[in-house]
Amino acid sequence: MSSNNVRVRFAPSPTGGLHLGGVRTVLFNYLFARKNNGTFVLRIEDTDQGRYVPGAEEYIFDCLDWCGLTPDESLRKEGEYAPYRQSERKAIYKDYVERLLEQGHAYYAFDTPEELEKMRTDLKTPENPNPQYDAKVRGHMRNSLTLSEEETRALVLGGTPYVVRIKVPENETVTFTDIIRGEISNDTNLVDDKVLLKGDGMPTYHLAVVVDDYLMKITHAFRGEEWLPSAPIHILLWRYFGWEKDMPKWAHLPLILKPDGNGKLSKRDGDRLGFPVFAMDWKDPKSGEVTVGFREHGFLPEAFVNLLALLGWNPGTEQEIFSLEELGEIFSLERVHKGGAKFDYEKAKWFNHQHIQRADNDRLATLALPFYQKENINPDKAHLAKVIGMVKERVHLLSELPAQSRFFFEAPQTLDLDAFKSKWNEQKTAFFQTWMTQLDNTDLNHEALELSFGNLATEMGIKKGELMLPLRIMLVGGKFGPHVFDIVEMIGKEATKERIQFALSQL
RNA sequence: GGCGCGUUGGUCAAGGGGUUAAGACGCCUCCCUUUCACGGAGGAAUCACGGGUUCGAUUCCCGUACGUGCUACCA
Repeated sequence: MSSNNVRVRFAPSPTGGLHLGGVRTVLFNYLFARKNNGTFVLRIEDTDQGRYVPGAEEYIFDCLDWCGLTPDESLRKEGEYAPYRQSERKAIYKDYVERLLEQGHAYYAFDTPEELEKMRTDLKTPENPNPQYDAKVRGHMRNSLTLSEEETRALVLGGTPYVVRIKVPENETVTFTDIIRGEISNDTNLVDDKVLLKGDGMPTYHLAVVVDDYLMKITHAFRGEEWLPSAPIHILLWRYFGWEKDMPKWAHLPLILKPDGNGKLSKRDGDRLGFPVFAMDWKDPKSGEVTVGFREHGFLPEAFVNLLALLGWNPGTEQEIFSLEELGEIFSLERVHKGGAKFDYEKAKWFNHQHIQRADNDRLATLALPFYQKENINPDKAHLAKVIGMVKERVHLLSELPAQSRFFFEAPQTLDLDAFKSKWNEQKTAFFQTWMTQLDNTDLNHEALELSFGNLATEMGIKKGELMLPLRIMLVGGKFGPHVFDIVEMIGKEATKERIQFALSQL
């Protein structure tokens, strides 16, 4: 399917809800793949058994499907690079670690958590509050660099827990080119000997990402900019494995920031400010706590994708509303911003509003039905589609639809009679009673209805304008909704009469 | 603390040595509409600071400030 073998991947950890920043990373991967006729791979990074959350993997697939960002290759649609779950690739990493060990680019470390802790507290000073396991300290720790070969072998064979660390060289500058940021350099003296293989035999991200990107022939690797500081580790690994010519082109994406203040947007911010952060509802299996998602909040997937695309990227034209297909044609990494973007929920809702206006009413009816059911309204699908067509221009979220259209399905519970009560009189009561009788002989279409209404008003010497608002309140309950005679046409003569009758009895 | 990365209106942002510094969201005013909304027309509001380079810097360079990220056997 690919003409130039572009392969990109998204590699989430199945640990919980899918953050909108994660979805944007997926989106940029997906768009880049589409643009370059490449392949989008989903790989599950489940190397941390302690953080594994049941259901999270399933959830990620569901979110991507909802967004329309279904991977070309994944554990559900295997290509030639299976398995796609890192926990199932455990043996593979072990082999590559051996290579590093043999070449002296990695070493065994037997330090216990307590010893590491001691090292950190002992070396901690005001100038260096976070001592690292690096060239300066590794000579004082319990590892295969300080132990003899025999001791090391005995320890390993004897089952002593160990990790494998990369041996970061001294006095080198590691440089690479980031597609978005240009050349980036790091002094190796400032990077620590990261753990590559954990005590449980699982690789850390650092090892797994390099090995898998190589094995899965990834050509372009996109991730959040929080990964920038550890990039030199990855570059070193690519070099030590002798794969540098196959190394993917890197692009570190800007962060999505919280709307107020600064910092990365977190789920907490959404809760605090009243907007979703996850793509879809996420229920924590342990606590049972549900975190609301964009979908359940009333967003259309195409709107969600559209707003995410414009967060950190722009086409350089004035167009802002795009379909996923259009985005796939014009997306380019070169136009991705360097700086983080604050998330603006108001604008997000505007995008959704725009897409709701463009969406097909039948489809909207299907998607909006759950929101009606939640409000105990169970409309017929075809009928609902018509109603939505009449009110959709006044909602930003699908979840707002029921409140905007409830009166189409049932008489309003409460009427805002105060809106016209002070100007009410017997004559107007007489008008409505007369009009109800005339209704039977009037065609059920808004033009005929309005004409009869206007004519009667003239006959009785009342300004039509003084009767319009009362009629609206009687039918709708409040000062909102589509043109009032469209509503009469929609709900029919009987319902109209009943509502007028009821309102009159309240006056 | 160290290191990395960043900085155009309140927000998203275009632009890039000489411009009236686009556009969008939001906000305000008016028009349309005998409701609300949509739509239309306007308006307020921006190049973090200091040095250079230059005839000329928002744009290039260097600092400073500020912000943010990382500094785990988490990703």
